[in-house]
Amino acid sequence: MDETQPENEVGLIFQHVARQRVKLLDEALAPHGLTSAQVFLLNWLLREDGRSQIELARLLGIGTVGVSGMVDRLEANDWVERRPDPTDRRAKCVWLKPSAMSKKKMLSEAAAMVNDVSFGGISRSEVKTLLRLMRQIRSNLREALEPDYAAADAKAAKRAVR
Amino acid sequence: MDETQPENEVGLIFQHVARQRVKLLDEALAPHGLTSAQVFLLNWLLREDGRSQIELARLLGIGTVGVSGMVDRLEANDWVERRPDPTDRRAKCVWLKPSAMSKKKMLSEAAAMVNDVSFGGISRSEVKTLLRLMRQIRSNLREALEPDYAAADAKAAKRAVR
DNA sequence: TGTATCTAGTTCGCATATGTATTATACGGT
DNA sequence: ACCGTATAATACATATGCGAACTAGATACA
Repeated sequence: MDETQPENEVGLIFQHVARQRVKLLDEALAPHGLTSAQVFLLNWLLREDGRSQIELARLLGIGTVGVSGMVDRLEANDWVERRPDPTDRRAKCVWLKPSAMSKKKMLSEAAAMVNDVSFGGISRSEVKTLLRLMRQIRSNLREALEPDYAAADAKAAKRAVR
Repeated sequence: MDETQPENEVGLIFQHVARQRVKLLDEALAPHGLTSAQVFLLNWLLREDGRSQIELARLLGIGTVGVSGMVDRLEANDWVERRPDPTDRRAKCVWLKPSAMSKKKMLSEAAAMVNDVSFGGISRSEVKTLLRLMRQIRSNLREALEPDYAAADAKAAKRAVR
């Protein structure tokens, strides 16, 4: 890849790595009839079962729309089931079914494999540095994407248009 | 986001950052009727016009299928046009239209903005380290995903010389 | 209390990316 | 020159994610 336009290259490398990791994980999971996105969701449930969909959305860093579709597919394949939240009739909690719980070990092994491959030839301390910087970047971007204080203005402006 | 299960968190952070960067760039580009993926493609053409779709696929790190759809949409909105490759009747080259060329400055400014936000509070040398590690990871993953990558790249290089 | 506002979830349409299969063309070895 | 294989582009089906719009239920406060 000798075409080194710094700007474009920097812009793309984050997406390349993210897609490659997903692809590798998908390959490992395909024989089990699962995808990487589904496994991220299952992993949070394996840690604590019966979460609401909005909680899953927050943990996964996506919107409730995406969660809704994913839970649809997971439910259709009998990995999880929705049950009404007894304390809030709007909410539906997502619970693992036994078939999913039995896969716990396989799931963590697959995730570990992806990390092993990713970080090959990189020292432990460098990995630590990398993760620290990635968290900083995530935080920077979150700040830019959801400016809490300006939210009121944005909403007001949007409403005024209508 | 205090729920720090190391394994899941490491697995997700690369995707979070990639998605956040796309989202921020999309917001900046929306007024111009463009998306981030489309701009990555346009940027390669701005650097050198008239590339074949398979060449774009390799540069963007996606498959020819994805490029085909993106070029469809770009062509529909009059940013680019397909023309037959005079030396290979299977191939179609993608050429910028004047409307796209005139956006060059805006595109690089938007890309620079995303990087500025991402790397806020991170020193220049740390950014350099980060990019070095990301390239290493990309290379590790490419090795795992396409074991005969070296051969493929050699061919690509040969073709690039033309 | 009643009303205005928020919130959880869903549906719809779109963009992006993948895998598989197909078509048309190019190329290499006999 | 021919035949088998490789390549460029595309079609189709699917998964993932977003925004906008909607429903139903919760909450705040005048």
